[in-house]
Amino acid sequence: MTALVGAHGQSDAAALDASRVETVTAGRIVGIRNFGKAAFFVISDGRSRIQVYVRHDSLPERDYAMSRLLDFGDHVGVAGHLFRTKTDELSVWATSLQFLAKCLIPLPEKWHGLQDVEIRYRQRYLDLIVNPAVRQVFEVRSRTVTAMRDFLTSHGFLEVETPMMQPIAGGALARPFVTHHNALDMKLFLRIAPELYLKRLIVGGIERVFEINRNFRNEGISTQHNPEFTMLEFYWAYVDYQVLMRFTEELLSFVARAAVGTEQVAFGEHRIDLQAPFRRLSLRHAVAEEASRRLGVPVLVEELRSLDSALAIAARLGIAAPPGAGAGRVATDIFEALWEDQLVQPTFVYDFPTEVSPLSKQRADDPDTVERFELYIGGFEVANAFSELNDPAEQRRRFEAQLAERAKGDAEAHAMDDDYVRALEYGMPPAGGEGIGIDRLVMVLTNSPSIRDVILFPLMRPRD
RNA sequence: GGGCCGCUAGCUCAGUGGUAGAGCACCUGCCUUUUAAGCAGAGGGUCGCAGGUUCGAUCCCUGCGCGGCCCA
Repeated sequence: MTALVGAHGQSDAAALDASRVETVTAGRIVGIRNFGKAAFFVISDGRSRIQVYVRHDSLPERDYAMSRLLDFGDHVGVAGHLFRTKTDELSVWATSLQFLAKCLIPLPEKWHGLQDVEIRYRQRYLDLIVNPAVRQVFEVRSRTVTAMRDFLTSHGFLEVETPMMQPIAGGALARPFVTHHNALDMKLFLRIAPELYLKRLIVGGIERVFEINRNFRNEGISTQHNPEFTMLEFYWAYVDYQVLMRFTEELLSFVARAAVGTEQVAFGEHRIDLQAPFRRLSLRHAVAEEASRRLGVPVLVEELRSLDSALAIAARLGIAAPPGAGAGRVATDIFEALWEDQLVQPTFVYDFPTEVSPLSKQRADDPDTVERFELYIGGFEVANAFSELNDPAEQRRRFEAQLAERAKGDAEAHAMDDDYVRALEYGMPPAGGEGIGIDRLVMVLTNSPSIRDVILFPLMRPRD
């Protein structure tokens, strides 16, 4: 039907009468306007709609009789020729009708549609039938993923698949879901990230590699968090995080143009511009600047580097630091509290504290800071990237520091992965790596306020 | 986990301490170019669930369930 409407949507009445286009199409009935011995049905394929004109004197008696029994939601096939009505509506003048499927349950009412978000998420099929904008969101989502794949493969990246079920859940700071393999009688974790496997492939000589797939994190649900979500992760040998910033700008411009046809998108009250260059903010400098403004006294970057003064600044700002946090964690928490919602236009926040970045390479001039950035858009984190730590001895020390955090009660601290350290011992070239949250990017591109609007079947608590 | 809000017909929503309402949908009748088609008529309810207060609760109170928003 979409092809039919595409081919003839612009033809005027005279052209249609002259060419006499005979056609066959089918769809779900989304509109009925009934007359005595005639009727108009609007049928839809989910993307396009076309009107069907049914009249007693143009149809076999059986087809006409059947047409009187049709309801909203039924599927019908129709054959006839195209024409335009008095009111210029493109229509099929039906010469035969075929009943295809019955809609037994009444559809939601036609001009308010289905509003109840709970039913929309639980019964997405109904949402898709009734709310055409929903279909649009998922078409943008599909084009977004396709564009990313095209962009990366055209830059020489190889797409791979790495384990979703892992004996050690690594590559991120998050709590995993746990499952069990019966035959091997072993505990397995649903992955929280593919990172450590993809970097093993860098060690193995695949210099440009990426994966687009699901991650699973056992955490709360919110407008920005679903327990399973989709990430692009890519790793690139012989580049650093500075190269990745520029590459990210190019990638997002390309994806936006491919998915929605523009780099300027509406997002709530805002208009977001995805054209390069993006704003760049150094994390500790940004914290010092905003803390100074809010407290009315100068706050120095150096004060964020010692635990006592960092905690004092947090306390004055009314920000609680988790027990056991070091200065780096406190600075990062202050950053999120002060800045996150303000970062609506694309912004790279760079130079994170080493303490909160166990897989990132330190700056040569400052071991307390790593070559890492996060990209914020729309007030939330969309991407996270860094120059990869490739020193096995330092990596082991970082893991041990994480184990100490875990011992202190941080359930999200990273686990030890001896095989990963061994892989680094074989020599990993310097590399940059990045993760981009597909769901959140699609939220930006589709002006969706909740991650559930861009996931077809978001997790819901079962009802009875 | 905490706070606030919501849950009434298939859908979208009104409403009141005293027999439950509208529009659309569904059903019946009329209508052969309509666009939320029109006109006339009929049916449709465990007012989320369970307790409590009351002569009487959909309404007030408590608990629970599911959802939403904000916070952690």
